[in-house]
Amino acid sequence: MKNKTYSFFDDVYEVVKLIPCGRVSSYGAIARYLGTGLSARMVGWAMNAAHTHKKIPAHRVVNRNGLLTGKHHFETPSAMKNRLEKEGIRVKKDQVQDFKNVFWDPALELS
DNA sequence: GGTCTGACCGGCG
DNA sequence: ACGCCGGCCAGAC
Repeated sequence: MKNKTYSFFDDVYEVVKLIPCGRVSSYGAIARYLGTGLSARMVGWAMNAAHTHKKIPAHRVVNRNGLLTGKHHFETPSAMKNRLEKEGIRVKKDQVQDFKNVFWDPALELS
């Protein structure tokens, strides 16, 4: 923690990678778990770099509305929905069905 | 070295 | 109920 080598980006990657199959999380939830709180925007920013640099299941990360806001940033707009449905998550028009049911809160599960 | 933007969230009018 | 605004951090021009 003292070392600055520790980047908050890495934290996001870790948490996102910890998201179980068939579950989705929200930017705000991750941000809060990391302690960033209001900096939920940065989580999405980290995701952008993450999916480009590392293999991060960014498709399991949606906004608090359960809307696939970042689907447009994927290789293909339908890639996100396709993957989610493949994992058993029902997605309707870029919106996760039963969002609260499949929602996975790190601060709640990992605490 | 300063400025702007960005896959968000929460509060207020 | 809907729309607008401010806030936080980090990277890119």
